[in-house]
Amino acid sequence: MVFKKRQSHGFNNLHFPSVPKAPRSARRAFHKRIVEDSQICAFELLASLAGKLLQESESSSASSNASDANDRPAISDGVVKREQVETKPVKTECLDLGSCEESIFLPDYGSPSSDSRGSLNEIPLPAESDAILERYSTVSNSDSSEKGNSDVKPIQGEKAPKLEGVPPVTVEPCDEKPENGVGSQPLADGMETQGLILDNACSSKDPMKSCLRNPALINSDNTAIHLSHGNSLPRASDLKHGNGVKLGIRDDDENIFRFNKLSSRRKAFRPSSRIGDRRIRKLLSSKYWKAAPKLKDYELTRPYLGMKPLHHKRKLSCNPDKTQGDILYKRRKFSDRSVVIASDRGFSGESVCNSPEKGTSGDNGSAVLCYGVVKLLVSVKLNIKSFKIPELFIDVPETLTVGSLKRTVVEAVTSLLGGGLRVGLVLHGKKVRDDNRTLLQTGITSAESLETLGFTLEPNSVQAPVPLCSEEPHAILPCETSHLISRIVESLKLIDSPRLAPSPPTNQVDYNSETTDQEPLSSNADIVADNKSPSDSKALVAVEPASAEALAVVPLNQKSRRSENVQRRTRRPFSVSEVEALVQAVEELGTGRWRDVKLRSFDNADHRTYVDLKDKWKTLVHTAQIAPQQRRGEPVPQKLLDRVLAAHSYWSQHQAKQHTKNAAAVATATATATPTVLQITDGQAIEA
DNA sequence: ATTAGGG
DNA sequence: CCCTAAT
Repeated sequence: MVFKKRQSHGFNNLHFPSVPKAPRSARRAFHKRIVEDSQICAFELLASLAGKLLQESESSSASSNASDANDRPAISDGVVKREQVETKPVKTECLDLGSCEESIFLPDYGSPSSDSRGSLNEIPLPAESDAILERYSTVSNSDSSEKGNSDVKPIQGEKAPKLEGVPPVTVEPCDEKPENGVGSQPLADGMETQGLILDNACSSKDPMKSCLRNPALINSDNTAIHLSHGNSLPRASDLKHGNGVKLGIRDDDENIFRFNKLSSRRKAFRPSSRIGDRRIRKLLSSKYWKAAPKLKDYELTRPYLGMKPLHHKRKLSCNPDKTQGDILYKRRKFSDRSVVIASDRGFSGESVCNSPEKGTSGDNGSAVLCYGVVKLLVSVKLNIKSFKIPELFIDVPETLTVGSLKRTVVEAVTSLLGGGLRVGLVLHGKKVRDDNRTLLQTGITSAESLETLGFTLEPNSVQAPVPLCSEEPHAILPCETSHLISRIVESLKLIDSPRLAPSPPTNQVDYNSETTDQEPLSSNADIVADNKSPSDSKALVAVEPASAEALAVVPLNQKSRRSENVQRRTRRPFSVSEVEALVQAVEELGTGRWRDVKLRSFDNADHRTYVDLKDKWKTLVHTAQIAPQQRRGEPVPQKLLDRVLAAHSYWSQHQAKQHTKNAAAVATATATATPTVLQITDGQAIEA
């Protein structure tokens, strides 16, 4: 509900799926907590903090860099420059759990969720009291960090949840003393710089790695999503994504969203692997993970974990233990992009907090501080009337019902969103790509400017099932995003913190949207406001400060959690054509050879597993046996249902010899069998 | 990896 | 669709 509501605000015109399967109570609690936190305010504190940050920004950056330098050799700016420009500079750093633990707060941002599978639904428009909070964090020396902690902590008033990696935001709007751009601007600059530095540090750990990353940067163009980084997903490059992508929707409903396929080619060689997608999505199977690791940039993870880089020989492998590091890193990057990840806490606890290095960010004795700065800007009221969505090409048969068409469109959109959503900003007809600029700097302040301001929805990543709502989606590397999300999800499962329940992105679409018109965004609620609504704005980040107990408990629910964190596949009703194909196949192959059926008629439908086909057949048989009035969903032609019954009956009696018959023979047999069976359905009798 | 069934 | 058990 919460999400839905939020979404409705943000994307009023589109009814995005929401409803994470995951524990809502947990999230709700979290939200609540966040609200409270954020309301505890202390602008003054923030202000001072900001000032401090500003002052220390350079030194901090330098120090952070220095501290990281050990593991991550600096790289020339040129190498990462593009990234810096095109992607959002790292805005937050939370390298040390210990420090984070104490210096965090909560964000009003939402966390994505993982929904991830979750959905990083939270749109990062942090804002409380009309103030735009820009989260930022820095890495500082131990002394500064300590100081920072002391300063910050008090503000919290309560134990700050440790959201490692979550953009630590200190939000304390109480008096709402608008600081206005004055203080914020400078601050922003400082941060920006720092952010860049940090980013560099991270991305440049290894020149090679950085280079690998660059491809993804293309993303900034907001068009395509390149899954093919390096060699990780070789075939991915073949896939087209983004705005320029034509989504071919076939009447048979197969593979509607090609872009969702990560490795169609691979599958071509290994048909069976296709089936594995499900598992991959679901459990982030090793297959997937194995590919991911190839992205060298993942290696960058280590530094942040305070661990030494793995040996080369391990670089391309996907060792379980490495995974966490990767996750952490990814998460971090993610958060850097201002997307809050629900699992932060979990990560912290497991990856960082429990680590031996806990409390210290390294051997050098420097502690990493994780804190946020609030930038207060004059609020900008935005009334988003609509979003432009990427071009969508839908090809459906004329016989398709209107309802089906609607559903098809919904599916298309859902799929798009499921792959990650990015919001583009267009001002005066020009895309605003610099995510680091403030609205003020961008010129989004006056009423007139707002009139020329537009938002666009763009597919962000290819297979990340997690809908992302990121403030700075552009910065997220598609590939990374999906991987990251996956990892996050995975880690969540492992960690299993009840509070972290990642909210799986819900793919459920409100098909009745047209009838349940959301209230138009009549209010002037600005985006920020929308996102901050108390109950909704807070993300799924967990919340209670992770206590030792909590951490200790984590592992226990591991398994159960795991399942809860897994997003349920999006429902994809079989189209009539699919049913037709299924019936055809079953008539010829029988009911016990689903794999063959799959290969025969659904080889290209990655989203249809043989289990799905089996299930569908099961339901078809049932459907055929009940009264038409009791049937739901898109009506299946009686003719097909008759065939279903005929085939079902036939194969029920010919289980043993299904293998010897060739297709033709079977077909014939089926045909002949039908009459003998003689089924009466819906008043229609099949002639014997 | 598949198949079969229950949920 | 999901989950499991049994192959």
